[in-house]
Amino acid sequence: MATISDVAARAGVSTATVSRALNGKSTVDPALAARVQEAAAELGYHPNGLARNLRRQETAVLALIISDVENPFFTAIARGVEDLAQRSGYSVVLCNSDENEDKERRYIEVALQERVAGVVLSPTGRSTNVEGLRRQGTPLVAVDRPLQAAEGDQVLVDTRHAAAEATRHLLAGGYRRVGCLTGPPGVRTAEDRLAGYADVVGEENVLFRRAEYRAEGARLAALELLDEPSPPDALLVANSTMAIGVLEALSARGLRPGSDVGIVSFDDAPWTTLIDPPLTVVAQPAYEVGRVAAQLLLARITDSSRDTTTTTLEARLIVRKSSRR
Amino acid sequence: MATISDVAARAGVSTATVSRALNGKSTVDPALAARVQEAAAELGYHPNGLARNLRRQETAVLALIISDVENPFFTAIARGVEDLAQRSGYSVVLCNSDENEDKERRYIEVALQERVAGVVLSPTGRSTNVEGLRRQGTPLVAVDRPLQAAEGDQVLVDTRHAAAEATRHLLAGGYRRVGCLTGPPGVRTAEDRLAGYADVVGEENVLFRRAEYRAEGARLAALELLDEPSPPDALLVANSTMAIGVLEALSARGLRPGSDVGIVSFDDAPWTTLIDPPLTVVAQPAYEVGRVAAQLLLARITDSSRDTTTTTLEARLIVRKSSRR
DNA sequence: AAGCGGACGGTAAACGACTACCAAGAGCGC
DNA sequence: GCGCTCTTGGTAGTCGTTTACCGTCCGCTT
Repeated sequence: MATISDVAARAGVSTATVSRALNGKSTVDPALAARVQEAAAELGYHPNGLARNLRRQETAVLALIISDVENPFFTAIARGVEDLAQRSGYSVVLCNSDENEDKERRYIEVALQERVAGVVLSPTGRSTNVEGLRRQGTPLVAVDRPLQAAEGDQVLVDTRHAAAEATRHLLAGGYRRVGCLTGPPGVRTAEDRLAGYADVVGEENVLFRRAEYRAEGARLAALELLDEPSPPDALLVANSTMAIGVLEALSARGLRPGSDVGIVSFDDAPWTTLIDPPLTVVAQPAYEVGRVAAQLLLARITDSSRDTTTTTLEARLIVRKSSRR
Repeated sequence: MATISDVAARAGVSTATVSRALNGKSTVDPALAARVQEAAAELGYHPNGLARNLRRQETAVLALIISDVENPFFTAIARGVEDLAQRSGYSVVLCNSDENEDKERRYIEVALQERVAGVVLSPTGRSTNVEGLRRQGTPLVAVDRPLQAAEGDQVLVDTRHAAAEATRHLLAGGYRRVGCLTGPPGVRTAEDRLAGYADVVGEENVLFRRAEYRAEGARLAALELLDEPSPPDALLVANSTMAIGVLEALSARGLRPGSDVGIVSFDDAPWTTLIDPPLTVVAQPAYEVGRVAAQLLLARITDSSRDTTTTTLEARLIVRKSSRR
């Protein structure tokens, strides 16, 4: 594993010159520089990033900690973050916290120890520990879900409003008893979607179940709702992974989306237009969330004294046939 | 940003003692150790991983470089790698090369510079540059696609065989003219699936198109095939993202999967059972690929002299209704 | 010809942790 | 009381870079 001194020895110069020649910081005689380049190439020299970053006190790496790699919403965010970061010469490493607070803590710890330049985080839950980041002064942007103490920029989606709109849409379509399937307690997006729904149907008509943001739990929860004495004739579903479970449940009970049970789901997954009837969805601007988050993060990296901001993006209701009789 | 000397000063001991007390390597007087712990806690001390790794010459981080974060096949691999790595105390960072050789190169470079303990890579294409990794002696496991020179362990899926089986299944179902939609040239999985298909239909009956492993390209390619003078009455599709495009194309031409055009697609995406008719698929053991890859990588990290191995896992044909008339 | 300024490249000190080596002190047997 | 061992903790070197500082050399002006 070649080091800078090996290169220096081979080129017959000092390590300082090698560093200068390779980083082009200060002027080096072209002939000398060429000799250094050549020596480096011959040895297959790769600067040791650890040593470099240690010395420079900075890294060109951003960490993106998301709660579920298998959820298209989060991977779309990842794309957004990455596209923007790449353009500014930053690399992005993705960490999957899996909706698990321990894993999240571990990854925050890793980010802290590796001294990444900044962190984009979709907080798992209540007890998210960003204290360490704050103390170290590592810039942080929260996406999708807010942090309780506003200790950084945030990029959110106005999901409560969108849930309300979706519920109104179902009621306007002639459905009488709209139910809601939302995520686990304490997860802000789950609470917000439920709240938006409740805003419209009114407290006395609320009919809902909670489940993990996964298909299987949603399937069981949907079956429970359908087996109620007075079952819902329409459902608002809090994400596309859950929608899969819900559709399975409907099919198990011989019910058809739309004509029997109206369905609106969050997240415009690519398969939603393929099913029959196509799914009415609330499309969240996930890619845009990622882009904005990266922008804010980069801005804060260069100027840490900026005021912290909260950006709220709008979701968009896309009406298809699963919400019509 | 507290350093070890700050802690030492606060506890009134030397940095050596702090290091020992915090890492529990050598015996330290309990009372002293407690004082150190306390000082560290008060200062919110996080050891600088850069400095630590530089000294120790090792990192407990694995890099996983995949070609598409939005493809469920790769995210399932990621889960497998992560589950196993976590158990051994390693963290996994995910890098998205996006089927782009430049990005791939950059991320390999980052992995090299950050001196990660090992790399799991799904090589983008022909000119994948793993030379650097080899020179540095960084352990490497290739997944999904082989590396030309066998410079590391590999975990593959017997995709050619599976493609052949799927094609036979279509022919046995009464379809006469089976076409194939595969990935870009030079990508080994694309070539293998095409080859398995060709093995069965015979060179003279081969009818295929290539596209990026994305929905849109697949849609256009499928339309081309359907508009041929003598169009196929069945299609083998090389992944689930492409299947989305194919289904759109069928619907655009008013054709029904199964009865009009038989369809078998690679990858058992969660939505494949929701559509009508449910999609017949070749299920790849993606999670298992990730697990095995992580296992091999960890084994090689502890013993770099192991012989390199190639593991080939079997894919499984799941027959549903899109391949029956 | 002396003096001056600029360009170049070497020396050595950081960055922050770990650890080999050594010194001091305690406890013990003789 | 001497010397031995064992425990404990400090000193200082190391990992591989970057960079502040300084000396040297060259060419130019006055």
